[in-house]
Amino acid sequence: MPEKVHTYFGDSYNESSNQAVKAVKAVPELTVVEDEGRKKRRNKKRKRDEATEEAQAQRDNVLVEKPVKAPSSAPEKVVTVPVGNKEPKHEPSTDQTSAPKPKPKSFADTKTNFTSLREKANALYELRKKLPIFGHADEIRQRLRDRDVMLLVGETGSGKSTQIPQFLVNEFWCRPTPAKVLQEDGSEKSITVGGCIAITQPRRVAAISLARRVAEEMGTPLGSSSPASKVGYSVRFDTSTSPSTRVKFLTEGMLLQEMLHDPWLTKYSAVVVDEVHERGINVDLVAGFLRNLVSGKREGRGGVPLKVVVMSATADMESLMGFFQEGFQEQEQEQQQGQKQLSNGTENGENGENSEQNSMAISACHIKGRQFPVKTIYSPEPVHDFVDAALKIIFQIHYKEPMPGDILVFLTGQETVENLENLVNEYAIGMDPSLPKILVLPLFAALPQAAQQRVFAPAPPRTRKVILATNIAETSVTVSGVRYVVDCGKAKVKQFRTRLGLDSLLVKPISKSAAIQRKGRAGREAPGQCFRLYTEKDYLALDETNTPEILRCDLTQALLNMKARGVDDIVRFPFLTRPPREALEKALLQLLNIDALQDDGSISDVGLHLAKLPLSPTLGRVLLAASENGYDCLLDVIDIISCLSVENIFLNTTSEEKKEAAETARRDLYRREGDHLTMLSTVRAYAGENVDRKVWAERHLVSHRAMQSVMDVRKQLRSQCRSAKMLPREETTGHYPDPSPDLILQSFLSGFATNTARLVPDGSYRTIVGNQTVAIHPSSVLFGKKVEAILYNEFVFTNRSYARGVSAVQMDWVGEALAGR
DNA sequence: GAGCACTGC
Repeated sequence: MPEKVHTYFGDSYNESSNQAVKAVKAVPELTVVEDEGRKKRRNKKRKRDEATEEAQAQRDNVLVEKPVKAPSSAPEKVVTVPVGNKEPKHEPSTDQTSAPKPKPKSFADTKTNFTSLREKANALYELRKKLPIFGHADEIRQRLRDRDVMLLVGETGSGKSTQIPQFLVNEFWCRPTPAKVLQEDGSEKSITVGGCIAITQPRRVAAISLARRVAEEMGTPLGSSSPASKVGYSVRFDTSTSPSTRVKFLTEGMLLQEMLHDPWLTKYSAVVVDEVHERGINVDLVAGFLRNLVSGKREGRGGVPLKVVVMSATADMESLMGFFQEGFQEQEQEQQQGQKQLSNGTENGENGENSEQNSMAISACHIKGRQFPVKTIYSPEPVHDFVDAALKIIFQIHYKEPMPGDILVFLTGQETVENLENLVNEYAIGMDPSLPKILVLPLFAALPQAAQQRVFAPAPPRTRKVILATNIAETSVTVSGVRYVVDCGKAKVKQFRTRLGLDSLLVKPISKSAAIQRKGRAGREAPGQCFRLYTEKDYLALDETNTPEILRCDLTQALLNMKARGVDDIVRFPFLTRPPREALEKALLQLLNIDALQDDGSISDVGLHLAKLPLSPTLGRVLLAASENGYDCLLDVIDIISCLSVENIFLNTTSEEKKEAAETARRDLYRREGDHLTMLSTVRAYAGENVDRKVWAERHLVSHRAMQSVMDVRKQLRSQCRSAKMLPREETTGHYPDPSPDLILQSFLSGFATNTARLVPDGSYRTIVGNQTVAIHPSSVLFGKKVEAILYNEFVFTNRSYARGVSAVQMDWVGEALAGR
């Protein structure tokens, strides 16, 4: 039996060690009683002059001109300002070092100046030494010399993401190693295995900013800027590595994609999987593949071991420990069966010297983070309206607590954010003028980029920032200056319902781990307070961790990836969390329907092709179908698919006037065939705009940011189609013939034959498979229209069932598409 | 009459 070794560094983490202070005292100066008028105003759909991207941008320009604190750099990750070249924000530690540092310069300026890189790295070394993890470097190295798998709990601020790769990169096992592998024809081939460390991240911005930081610390140029660069990154649309890359940050999806081409990860000596606690579906796949890799015979690596480090911010490591142990146990059993008991197994003690046994054991470490203490204050009784409760607490904090100290409020969605924004602004008008001012800043993903940036500008003098955010602020964005967190305890969660084949977006209680994460946002720069708008009893009843995405999403793509990796028996795949059988079966059926699998369940040529496309299997299938309808059809379908695989390209129009303006501005873009052809005409018009695309987008109330992504995807898909000989080698430019709507929509039906509905006599639509009622989403150009049958991209449930991304089709096309399977 | 957050050679 492999021996489990627990090692705890520092104090163990304990959420309840923070003194819980109960009872929220009412603020005498403020009574929040809603009058009738206000209630009406809130209940009505907000009529406030809705800020368009243009208007927001104008506001921003004013604000952005204020001096932004010169950023120093951060030992631990992050800053994920979604745009621009912002450097990482302050961590507590950097405040204490007064060593004057040169302002970070772009590597373009310094790429030949290795002396200055070295000087900078030397300066940064002093900061690295102060990180909680730094003193454990030798221990961590020793553990990985003895064993192949290490689990590491590193709390926020421990420095794990930047330091672990640097601790390991010069280890003997991290050198490129010559090896011989058996080829399919039975001959041996000499290859080089290892030499590089991969560190996976759930988000692109994190991968890039970590790579930049680690390059600075190591005194090496970043990525492809120099052939001598030792640190690089790889994310979609942006890979920056050099022949000398030893440390590579990449997104989880990118590693999966690499594994399709190199199943044994022969480039790597180690894979570090970071942020496992977020439990995106890609992490589950990576973990399963890695377990098979480390506990198998390593034949594809010529026997060279692969070291695996799994890192998480929360202490739930037992399941991971069991997960990897199970793999080793299975391997052991196989070995014992195979070779009839080699020795009379002297059971290994804690410090057993049998190296074979040791490399199979798993080591676990716990590194205390560096956070300031945050006091938790629970609501004394259950809260019914968290918007009102948040309003009270915001003013309570503002009246009682000293400046500085901004307030971050976690809400569920755009609607609650905007409601509370109005309420706070109304109350702030009547505030005692001797008090500091309040600046309310909304923050959610659909907000135009420029408006998001306002959150990062420091507050004007004598002003307290109140940031009203969705859970975008939980992981993706770090706002400095926050000392007070108000947590409503809820979030909108997307859940795929297998039986109905539909996505639901519902407000649900968050997990304890998310609550702790939210609370932590108050203690990044100074001691803070976290006001939970729920009782302690409610808190204790929350789930420990977030529901893993693999239990909440459509598994079609995940299964296709597994099949393409040669996992034939899905039931035997080591799932970190096993999805219900029904969900797996549904996904398999879907893959059969689009010809991605052969009848015996093994992957088909179509499936192999689909797995390599950066698209969902259904959209990929549409692409292949379109390629059979000629180059022109394929080019048009690529434009549409590009729109469908990014966020909404049309800006929301909440007010009546804006809506009318949008109607007028977009009139020349709308197509009566539906949303698909409307997207096509939009891409064509945008791509054909040679003067100023940004201005064009603003004029048409089209999201410029979304269109930039569309163009990235379009370019990627076109280039992939050219490599696959589906398009001619040269980029076709210039004039395109008029599209053929019938051919385009028929191509879509070959992937989406089951996403169709027909008009029934009562005027509503019923799905053709399942006979469920579905309404056309109000954002569709077909909203309110009646046609024989519709094809839709998405079936979602919010307040009711909606079809999104809708086009009109003929019933006999649908019949043909369904019969064709 | 409506928009939680991520991500892909």
